[in-house]
Amino acid sequence: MEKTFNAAEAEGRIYRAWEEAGCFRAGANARSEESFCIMIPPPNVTGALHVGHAFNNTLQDILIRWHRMRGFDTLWQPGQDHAGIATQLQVEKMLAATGQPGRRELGREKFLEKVWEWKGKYGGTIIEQLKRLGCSCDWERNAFTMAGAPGDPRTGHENSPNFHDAVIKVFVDMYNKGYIYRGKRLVNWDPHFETAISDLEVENIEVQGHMWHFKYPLAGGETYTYVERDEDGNVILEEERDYISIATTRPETMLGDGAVAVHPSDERYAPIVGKLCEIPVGPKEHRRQIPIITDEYPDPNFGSGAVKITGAHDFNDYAVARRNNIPCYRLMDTRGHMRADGAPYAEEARKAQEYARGKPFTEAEIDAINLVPDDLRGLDRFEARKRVVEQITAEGLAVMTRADDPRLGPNAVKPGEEGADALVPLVESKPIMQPFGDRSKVVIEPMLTDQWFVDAEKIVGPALEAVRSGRTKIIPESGEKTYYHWLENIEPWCISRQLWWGHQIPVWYDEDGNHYCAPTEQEAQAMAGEGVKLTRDPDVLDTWFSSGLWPIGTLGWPEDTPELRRYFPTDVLITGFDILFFWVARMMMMQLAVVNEVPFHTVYLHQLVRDEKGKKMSKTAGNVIDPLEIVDEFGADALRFTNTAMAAIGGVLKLSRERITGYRNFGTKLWNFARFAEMNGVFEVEAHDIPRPQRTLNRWIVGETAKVREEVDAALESFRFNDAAHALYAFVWGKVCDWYVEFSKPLLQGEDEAARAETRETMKWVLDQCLILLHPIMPFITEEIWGLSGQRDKMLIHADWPEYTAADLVDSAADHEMNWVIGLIESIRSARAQMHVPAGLYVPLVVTEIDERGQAAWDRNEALIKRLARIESLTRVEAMPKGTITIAAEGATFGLPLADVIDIGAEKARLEKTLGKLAKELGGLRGRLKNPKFVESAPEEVVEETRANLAAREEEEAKLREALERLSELA
RNA sequence: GGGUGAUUAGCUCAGUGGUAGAGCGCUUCGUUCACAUCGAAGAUGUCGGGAGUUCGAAUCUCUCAUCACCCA
Repeated sequence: MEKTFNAAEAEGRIYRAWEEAGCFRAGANARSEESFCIMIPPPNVTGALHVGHAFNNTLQDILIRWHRMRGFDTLWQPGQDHAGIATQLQVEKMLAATGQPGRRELGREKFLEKVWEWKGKYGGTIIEQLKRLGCSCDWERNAFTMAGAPGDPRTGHENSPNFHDAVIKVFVDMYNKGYIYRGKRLVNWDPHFETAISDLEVENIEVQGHMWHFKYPLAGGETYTYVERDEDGNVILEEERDYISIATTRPETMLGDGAVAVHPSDERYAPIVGKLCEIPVGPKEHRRQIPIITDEYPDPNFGSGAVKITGAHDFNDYAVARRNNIPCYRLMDTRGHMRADGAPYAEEARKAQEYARGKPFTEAEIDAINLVPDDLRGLDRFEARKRVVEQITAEGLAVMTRADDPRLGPNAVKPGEEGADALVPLVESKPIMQPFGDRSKVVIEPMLTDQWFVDAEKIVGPALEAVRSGRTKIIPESGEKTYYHWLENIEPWCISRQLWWGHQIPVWYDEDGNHYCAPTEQEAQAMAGEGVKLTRDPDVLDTWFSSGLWPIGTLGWPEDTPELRRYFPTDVLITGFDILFFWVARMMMMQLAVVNEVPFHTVYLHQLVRDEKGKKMSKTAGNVIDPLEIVDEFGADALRFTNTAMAAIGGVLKLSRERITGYRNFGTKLWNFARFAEMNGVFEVEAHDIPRPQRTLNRWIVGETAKVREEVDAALESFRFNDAAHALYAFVWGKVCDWYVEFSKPLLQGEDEAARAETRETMKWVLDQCLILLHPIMPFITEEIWGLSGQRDKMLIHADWPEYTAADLVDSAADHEMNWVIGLIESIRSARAQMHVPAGLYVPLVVTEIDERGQAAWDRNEALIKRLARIESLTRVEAMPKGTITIAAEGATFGLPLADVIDIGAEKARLEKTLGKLAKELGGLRGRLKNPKFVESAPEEVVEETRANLAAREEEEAKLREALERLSELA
């Protein structure tokens, strides 16, 4: 074997060998009927592997490899998501960069051809990256959420079930069941992509913003007495006003105001409720008047207590408008520009005025009205905002304040400075929450549009019930709370998108606006009647609608495939906390609605992978760790082991290069254990079943192996991946390499032929067990060593996972003896180091008393102890010679006669320190045992354990005291 | 404002009522025939503060503080 494992050279070669042998295929290595299936959370077809994917897929691969080795009929189903917005964006960018005609120029059909072409070329990127990580997905089944859609050339997902048909069928079924409807509602509108997006795709970010305060004059020059009181009811301000003061962060939306609302209990405005006020923008001669109404929504303690109601451009306002039958005037077009359609402003304002005075209206009539003044039409919303502010201020309708008002923020003049008492418009500078599109990064505009919705309330019941009853379990448990909270307050799900790349909605309209929902145009035509002219709804479905069907869709539903019968419901879903709502909850709802079955029995949620300081990785922060660079530098196994060790349930995930280095070193350690085995003829031993050796050392390590096998299984059973990793790390490094290998040297290199043979056989088995148990976490290095270390029937990936137990294999006598030996060696080493005995020097050891068991242990392990503790000889003495360092062991008192080298002071200090520690422990133990209530109420084994512990500590203390006394005599 | 969670060694974090742990880092020593990507030895803790329940609390309860995330 080479000196170290060459990951860069070996990984590709090993992966190809697995693939060529069909090791990942569904059912490969199955020895039982029991199935185990994981659906990969489909990465975006535009995606590149990031640390989150690396983490997430490592855990999936561990579970998959573990089950496959255990003989389950295993399927890890891979695939990609068509990612509507992101893909459309990528392709548009590509068209622009290569000087090709843009999307609109090409038209829908040609553009979609380009998208398919792009998908064929780049869509497989992430698959290749997952392979570098070692993911053992059944790639021949690679699925795609747009498979089977018109124009699909079937590149990269040749065997994918027809997802398109499944999606269309579900839409039609849900429509027919009344779960899907079309309606005009306020949705989040992305002005960049010109499409509706879901509220989950909106990021609310706090930005530095402004709050303007304006006066809305009362109609007809009316006035009222405005009275402000403090908490005790004392009047602090009383003045005659002819206006009501309104604050807003979006002045351009004032053009669409339908009312001003105040809280019903707000006495300040009671005199003017029901009157009209004037919106202070637009041409003076056509100024619109709107009613002052009461509603529970305004907070009397916030701002002026009065809120303008712009139903078409704000979610809270929309609710108020609906409650009070206030018209919702749409002000913007799809690009977020002020509307330029409709009649001249004068005419539109007149119409609106009639509605404000009580004329009945319909939604369509209101939507047709364009209340943007002629001079603002066509402007970008932010430019319009600037103009509106200027116009109002110029007219003197801005609320004024002193120039040193701190609310002005950075624009305020310092108190006492020149101009501090001047009056300026009150424009508060304050942080405000602003919605941004998570893909486009532009400010999202609430917009009143026609969209398709899933009436989620109607299908949420079974999804809630499934988790409440435990049919599906969410790990960590806190995820269940979050799940309930969201589902219990679920909103209608807007599923239409104004995009081209996606599943086009299977609905056709006739010329009268009636619609027909059917899987095909022919069927829609049949519904509409012959000769009726139909046009298809141009919108496509939200990508999450199709990925909501991922579990059944990838298995071939609606066809009754063998895979569907065998692997559905699937077993575990491993995904990020952040898509609990986006995806997990929706899969639950949809699978239950469509096939009346939960999609999986366990959901494992994990946190975002962050940098070593706990910061989110982002390009702008420059702290992004590229998993592929890590794989290049340290090997995939090191990254995988790090991810596994980080994976505490619910834990924060902080990735650092230091940790990765540490686990790369662990791989090297394992490698060198194998090299040692090779050099000692272990590779030549034929692999055996569980060995039943005679020598204590070998019996001991067999038992230790059984213990760690149980630990690993228990940890993986309960998704404590970190515990599995730590147990194996401690076993391989701390037990096998630190002790077993060292102890084996005298046996392997000694004269006793039987001992040598037995040790070789045991070591072979131990090495194999290490490889098997580590394989799910570190597949490459283990497979490589497996191949190098002997003739094998099967590759390690298909080796049988062991089932032996500690109860069968642990020999408690061997266990006790080896712990005694290890303890003795550690004590001697510690004493030597503290006495500054040269490391290489062999020294004599004496013993005053030693019981039978101790003597037997010594006799059996003399060679090991002498070698590892650097002992020259053991002599029985009556009393410790002067200047001897005492080593207390169970059943024996040893001494290192170091008169020449001994530093009495140092030795005294050493003993006193140890005694100090002992005294503390003894105090605690005695205190507890002296307490009658402890003896009464604590479980018997705890009391027993405490007693035994006390006895052992007391024995040790006595020996050390004796030693200390002898030392004092000497001094 | 609502919700969820966190606070344990210098750092990063495990630890669901019974002797406070790991990795990294640090100090000292060491090129003995698997491994310097290594070995040996060592130091380091009012388990965020306070109160309570209990024979016994890092762990359960309450409270305060600080921080993080999600949703408004």
